[in-house]
Amino acid sequence: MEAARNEEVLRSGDLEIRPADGLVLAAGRALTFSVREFQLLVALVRRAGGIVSRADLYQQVWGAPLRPGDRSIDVYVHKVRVKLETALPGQRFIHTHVGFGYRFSPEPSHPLHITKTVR
Amino acid sequence: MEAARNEEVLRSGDLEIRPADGLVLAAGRALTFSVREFQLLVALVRRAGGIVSRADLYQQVWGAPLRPGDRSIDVYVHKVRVKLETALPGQRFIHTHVGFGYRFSPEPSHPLHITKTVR
DNA sequence: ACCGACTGTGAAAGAGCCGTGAAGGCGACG
DNA sequence: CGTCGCCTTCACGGCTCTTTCACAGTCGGT
Repeated sequence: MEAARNEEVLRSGDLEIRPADGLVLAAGRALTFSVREFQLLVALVRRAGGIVSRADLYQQVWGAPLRPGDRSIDVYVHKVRVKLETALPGQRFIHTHVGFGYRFSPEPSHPLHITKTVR
Repeated sequence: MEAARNEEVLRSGDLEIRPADGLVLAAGRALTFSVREFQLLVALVRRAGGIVSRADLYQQVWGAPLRPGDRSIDVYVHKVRVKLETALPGQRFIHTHVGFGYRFSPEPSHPLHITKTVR
């Protein structure tokens, strides 16, 4: 019988994440994430709906305390956002809470606020 | 009628693999694989859709822990890729996930290339 | 509206990982 | 003995990842 390996699966909206396999599926299709990108996403999704502070994120993903002035988190949040929103347009996943941190939650992009309609 | 011995058959897209017979059929035609090549392919296909780490692959195919600096896996992945993509052009089978490992999944060579959206 | 702090984002440099052709060793076979 | 296929290792080059900068855009309080 097969070893019952770690089968933890995180789901949120059209996203499926398998932390043990380093795999992210968007509506069934596999996405390509680097190690850091993946760890960052996992750290956020594990606390989906809640705000994760930068210090927390850095500690979890980089394994060291966040140094003042370090912008790595911003850069990686951006990369992950681009990949997710490219794969699943019309949705937003990572929300900024200025001064507090980031929050993961799949939501439609701008529900009632459609910018100019062209005709 | 044939004895129902080990009849395990793996199918994925146009590929059919019979681990017990060492046989690979691509769209019905038999391909020639060496032992290592075949075992590598089987290890990947058995976890089709999931990422298999280099350490895992090496352990399964070579039967020993992966030594740092060993590039055998890269070389064999390349050989298997060439054989599969020669037999079934226009498809890609083994995908690299840098830092994680390899993933088997038949996919068209060049999916939709999203051209930049101008606004 | 203004200012200081915080965040978004493109780019660049260095390090590391991977793709790939080629060479050498080894055993099988004629 | 010569050839052939298989396996491993090497070497070079290219591509990816990570970090850091620089500048632009946002936010919050006054």
